[in-house]
Amino acid sequence: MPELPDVEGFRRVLAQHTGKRIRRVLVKDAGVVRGASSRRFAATLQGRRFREPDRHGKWLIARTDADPVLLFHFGMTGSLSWHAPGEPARRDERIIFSLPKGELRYRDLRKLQGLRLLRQDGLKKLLGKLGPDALRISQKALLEGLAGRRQIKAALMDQRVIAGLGNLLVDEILWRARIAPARKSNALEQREAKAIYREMRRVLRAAIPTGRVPPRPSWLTGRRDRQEAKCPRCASKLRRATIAGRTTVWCPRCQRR
DNA sequence: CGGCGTGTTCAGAA
DNA sequence: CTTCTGAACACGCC
Repeated sequence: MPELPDVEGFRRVLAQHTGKRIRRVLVKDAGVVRGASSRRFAATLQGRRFREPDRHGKWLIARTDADPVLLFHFGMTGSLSWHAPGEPARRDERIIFSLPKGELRYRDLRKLQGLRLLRQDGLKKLLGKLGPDALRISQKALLEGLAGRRQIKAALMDQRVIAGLGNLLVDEILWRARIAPARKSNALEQREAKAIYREMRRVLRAAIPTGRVPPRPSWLTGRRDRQEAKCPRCASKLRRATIAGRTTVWCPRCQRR
């Protein structure tokens, strides 16, 4: 699932527990801890207090009262949720942070990413590779990021250009802005590029309270899984193809060329 | 058994 | 240097 709206939801889950002390860290699957042994990972975090968490793109930055910083990346199947003590465990729960009165559980089926501890210089290096966060980027910065003659879909998916957009969000934004995903980003008219910026903000604002890209029938996302899917706007048959290496859905009538 | 997928990274090629 | 492709990671679903 996780794109910006999902990760922002996980950030809010964690923010509920700002100031609480981590009593115990249970690493149930060492495969999701990157760059440290389970033992060192747990020992480093136990006893620390969570501070207000931050987010950049799809990274959740869980600061505590000491270094190093705990980073979460949710890959395609990760999540973070709060559970009362003693709630039955699930098999894909990989890491459990015990806090007073309950626990935070990091769940991840496919384990494509995971958790890591970074010192300040490591965090700087990581963030330095990412473009501005999609919620905070200026229109000017986005337009500059669209230089180069790549497909617009590839440019918006590139975390070095803008951080936080994934496959579903990009398809949704391009559909609303009426731009075909294979258009060259540097061949867009000014008003088209501005439409992308505007629709991106609208989609994000609507998606964040839901904590996901909502599969509403009035959204492209609500149709993309169905075969013979129809455009919610014009009822044309939606097209499906691999663009920029990912499954892409668009309306050939609304999104010309 | 084969193909697919809301993500990232890397090698290799053009 | 830029851009693109395919593979790899891991695992359930169809």
